[in-house]
Amino acid sequence: MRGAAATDKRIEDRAARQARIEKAAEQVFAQRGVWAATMDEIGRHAGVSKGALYLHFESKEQLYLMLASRALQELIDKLESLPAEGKGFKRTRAIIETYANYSVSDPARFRLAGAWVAPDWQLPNSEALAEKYAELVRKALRLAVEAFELGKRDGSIHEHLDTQLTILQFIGGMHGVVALQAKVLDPPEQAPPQLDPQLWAGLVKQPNDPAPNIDHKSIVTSYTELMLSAIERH
Amino acid sequence: MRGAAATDKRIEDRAARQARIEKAAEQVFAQRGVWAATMDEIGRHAGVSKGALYLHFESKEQLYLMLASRALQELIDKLESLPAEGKGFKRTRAIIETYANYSVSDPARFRLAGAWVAPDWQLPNSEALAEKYAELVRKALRLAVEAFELGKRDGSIHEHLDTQLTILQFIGGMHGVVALQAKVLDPPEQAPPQLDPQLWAGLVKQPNDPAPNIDHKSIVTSYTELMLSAIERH
Amino acid sequence: MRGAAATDKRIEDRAARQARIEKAAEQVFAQRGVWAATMDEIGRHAGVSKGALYLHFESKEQLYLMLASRALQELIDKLESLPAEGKGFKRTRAIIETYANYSVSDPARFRLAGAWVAPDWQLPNSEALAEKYAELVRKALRLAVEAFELGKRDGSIHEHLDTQLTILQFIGGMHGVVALQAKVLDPPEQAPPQLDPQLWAGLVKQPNDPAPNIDHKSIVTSYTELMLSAIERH
Amino acid sequence: MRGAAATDKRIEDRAARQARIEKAAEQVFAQRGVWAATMDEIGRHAGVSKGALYLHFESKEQLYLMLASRALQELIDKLESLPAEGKGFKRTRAIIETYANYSVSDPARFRLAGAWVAPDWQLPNSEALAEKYAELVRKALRLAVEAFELGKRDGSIHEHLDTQLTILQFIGGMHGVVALQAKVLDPPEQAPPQLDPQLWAGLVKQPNDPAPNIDHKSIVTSYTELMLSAIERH
DNA sequence: TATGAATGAGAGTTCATTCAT
DNA sequence: TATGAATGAACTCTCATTCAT
Repeated sequence: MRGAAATDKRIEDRAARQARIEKAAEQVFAQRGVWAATMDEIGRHAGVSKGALYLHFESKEQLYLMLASRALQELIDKLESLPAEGKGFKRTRAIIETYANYSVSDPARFRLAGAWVAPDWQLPNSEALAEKYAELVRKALRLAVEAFELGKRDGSIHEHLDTQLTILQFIGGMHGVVALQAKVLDPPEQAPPQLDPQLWAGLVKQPNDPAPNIDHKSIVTSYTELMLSAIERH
Repeated sequence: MRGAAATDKRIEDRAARQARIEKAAEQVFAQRGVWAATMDEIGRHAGVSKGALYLHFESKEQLYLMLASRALQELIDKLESLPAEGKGFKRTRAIIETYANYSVSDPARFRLAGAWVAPDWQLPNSEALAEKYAELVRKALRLAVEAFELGKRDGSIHEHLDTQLTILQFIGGMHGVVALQAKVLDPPEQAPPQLDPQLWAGLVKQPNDPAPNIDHKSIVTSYTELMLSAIERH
Repeated sequence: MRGAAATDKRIEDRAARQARIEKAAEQVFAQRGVWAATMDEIGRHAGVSKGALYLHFESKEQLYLMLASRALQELIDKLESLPAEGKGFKRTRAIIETYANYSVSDPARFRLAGAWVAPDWQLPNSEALAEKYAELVRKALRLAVEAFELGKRDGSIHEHLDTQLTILQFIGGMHGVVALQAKVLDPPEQAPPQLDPQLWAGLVKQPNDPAPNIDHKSIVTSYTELMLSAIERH
Repeated sequence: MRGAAATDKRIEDRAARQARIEKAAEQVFAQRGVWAATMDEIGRHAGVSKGALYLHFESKEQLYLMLASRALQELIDKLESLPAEGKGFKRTRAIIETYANYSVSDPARFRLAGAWVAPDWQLPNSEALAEKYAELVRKALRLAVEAFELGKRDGSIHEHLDTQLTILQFIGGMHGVVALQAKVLDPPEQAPPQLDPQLWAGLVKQPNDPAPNIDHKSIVTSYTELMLSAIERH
């Protein structure tokens, strides 16, 4: 049984190493963006050699796609574990809040999950992984669509709203908000603070104003409230 | 007068060619993003050689910044020509609709105007043009902030909304919507239609459904309505 | 005769323009070096368009070669107008001093005349002009050789000195001195003063030392004296 | 210990390859000059790809500067190992001969060491390596200055000679001689022999003359003698 | 003839990917 | 299996030369 144990050990090592790479890649992709991220930097963050990356992933694109798929799968898992009860609006609210919580608790993965929305990247042709990722996108959309449609049927959501339109708006909007928030609230350290919170705050600062109340959580949750208040039918 | 005429002619040519380059660059930047766009491709789209680009612009970055500044200036011009009358909500609505109309009538320029929101790009240090662009950003924000604050004071906008937060949400959200819309409705020709409208529509298609009602204008204007309905105080 | 007059006029214009270009090119070549000099800058200095340069010279290389030839011809003219009298040493001295005076009164042309010595440039293949220039080089050398050989024969120059060797040394040495002097005494304005006269002077500065006594003329003439004192036979 | 051995081995490989690149670069820089030398050609000479050069050096400029510094340091090491004894003239002679020997035994490095004299190159701003190189230049000059000044004080060198002037002359002159010698005696293989020894010899060839006696060593050492004989005070 | 915009080859540099060890 | 040096294609930018006007 030594052989098997050794194999297990090796497999575990391999899995652990792959996990380390993935974690490092998530951080680097989130910090620098897909284009500016280099395999070198990912390897350095993961504490492995550049070459080792290719023992786990075929290419930079595949690595990105795998992370995107994993993140989206994680989100879908959360969505699928929601209780299938209550009216459509309540379910929609649960979905949207899950979405929002994910963007708050792990912005890097949230952005990866939405790789298909990213304006600076396109799904590559003819890749099995790309097709798998696309399927996940459809799955996530389907869940939202179903809850929304239910809401329209059971009267908890305004009937006149177009399902596709509204979901598209919500997803695009949420990603836009998260992206902008990342730029304004967490500028990379190298960046000059030309548009930093101080400047921005200066525009609206009133005497006696409390400190600005913007953080990751508040911007996302209040955006969620804004959207939800607009679709709910009383 | 031949000299003057010839000069005029040449200037006109130069301006025309520069316009052609700018138009091509707008398209390429919008379609591929700043990173993936190459000077070669911009030149090819404009029908000029790569070298010719450098007769009009100092660098790729400067070209991008110039287009961004011009687009944002264009938007600001529209905003400044709005009548300074009515309550805060009305003014805010006018601003948001102007924003939305711009994103519909010229999505490429709209995305350029929001270069500072783009996740894959940062304002360069110590460039006169960058500072000019940053100033335009602040100007655009200031206009929105003033109308919004007025609305909170005159009772036409919910007092409890945070000005900074809401504007940030609106801008980020709008850019996210436009970006997603560009991917779903106008995929670049080379891309496979893995997430195209057909697929998407398939997800929600009900028997007897009318044709899907999604186009540039409807997605943006209905998003605007959603946002506006959420901030208005009756 | 109007045709002829007009032609004359035009020829004169052409000659004047060519002279202006040559003068500008001399300055630019001297200031920037052959490699860093651009046709654009030469044109700008001459007040003509870049294209006009090609109406007078086939190429940058040809322009350079023509200036080199002209400068060397000018030097040869001076050498040939020296009185053919006196002993070999006296004639050699006259030649060397002519050389030295030229390097002082017109360093730019002096350096051009010695294009064949320049370490960063090579005579091009198969060009009529290159052959003409090479012929001038030989002519200039021949004049020096003849005087030197005469000196050895008439006892005014040390017999044991090798003619070729010594002349080569003198020419190379003089160009080296002029080049270094140009760097240390006349650094281009953009250059940082890392090795400027102050620093250099600091190395040897004694209290009460008079101001450093280095200028174009003194460095060259004293170098000449050094060389001459070494070859003269008393 | 295999790890250590492997590391040692790899380090040795790296060092060996870097040495090969440096050697190739020295030759290419010496033969073509800084400007005409291309990274491509350096790579080709070293038998490595262009990209590999950047694994060892940050840029072309840094490579040049590093070679220059190394060469100058090598020369300084030789100068500093000279015995600090005897009169000023003797010490000056030792220094000058060391200088001369270096130029004979390794002309390429000698020219690199004198990068600051090269007419087609300037020390870059704000580079640590540039400052280090500048410091080496000052150090080398200081050694010469001290010996020369000592000679003037102890009566072994003509008092009336200006220290700065004479050293400048010697250094510039030596570089000029070496440069010219490289062109006349070692023309690059591609160059046509328009000014080769045969032609040159033809100019002074007398019947019964022995074969011309010009080689690297003789031209440099006899130049040294010339200079030394001019400064010595009996 | 003069212009200067346009060209395009080629420079330095970067980085995803490969491969000898 | 892991390394990291090596590769080479691709990028941005420059500039000698050409050519329509």
